[in-house]
Amino acid sequence: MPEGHTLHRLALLHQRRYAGSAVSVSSPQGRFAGWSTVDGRTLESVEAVGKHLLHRYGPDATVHVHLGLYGAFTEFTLPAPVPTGQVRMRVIGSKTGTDLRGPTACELLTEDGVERLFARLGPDPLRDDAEPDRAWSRISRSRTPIAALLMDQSVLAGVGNVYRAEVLFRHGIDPMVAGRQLGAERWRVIWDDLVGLMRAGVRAGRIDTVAAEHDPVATGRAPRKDRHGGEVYVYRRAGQPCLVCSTPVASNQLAGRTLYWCPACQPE
DNA sequence: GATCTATGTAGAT
DNA sequence: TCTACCTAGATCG
Repeated sequence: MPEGHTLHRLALLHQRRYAGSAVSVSSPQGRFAGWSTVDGRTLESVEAVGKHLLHRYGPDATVHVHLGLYGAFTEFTLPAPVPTGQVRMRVIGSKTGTDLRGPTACELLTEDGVERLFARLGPDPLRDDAEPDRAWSRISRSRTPIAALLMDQSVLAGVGNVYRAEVLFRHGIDPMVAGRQLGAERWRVIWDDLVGLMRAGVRAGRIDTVAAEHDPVATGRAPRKDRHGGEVYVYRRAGQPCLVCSTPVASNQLAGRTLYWCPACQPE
């Protein structure tokens, strides 16, 4: 379930569980050749940037993981079970271990590679060192719809299809409005809201975006459990009534991804 | 059991 | 703009 909040949550977990002492690293499936370079070494620190996770072992060796659409870590307590399925990387600490399956990327980077990764990413709302003006300088000059810009990791790092749809809904913004037409004021509102929503996502381990006043349970409507695990206004709710105005939620393909919005609450 | 879909990205066209 | 990649849960029969 990987948008940026998932990776930052994993970074906190892995930092707590594995950083500061030697770990055993392996690749039961065999597709992560870099395991032998870090096996038995001390994991110095773990951090996330956008949807990327970095296990830092030293200047010569950082394990870079990108979960893609399907990748996932699972935890186990020692003694370690026999690996089942396609385990790309297994990390074992003093009390627990974790298996990585199905990632888009699991590779060893040197410091140069890490710098190149940071260089191609826009500001991450979940990082204290983020500079939202870097994103605004791109957005304010672009004819591309804001819905596409929010998903562009070189503009903004960590936002995915759920946060994109939800943040635009929460501020009544037409997804197709061009970046240059957005205005600095609305950009600031989007950024600040993403910071709050994504921090809450890190804490909760799921994406919740619905205000209490619109919550279908709290307002007496039938309980609902969204498929991604949290409560949302429009994501994956095409054809269902908008939680605010009851207009059917619309959907469309934009740059290969499904976009969701309420035509009444987010007018042109 | 088969099929569909997905919170993502890189690379080809 | 399209396809490939990779896994798992939901849905269909």
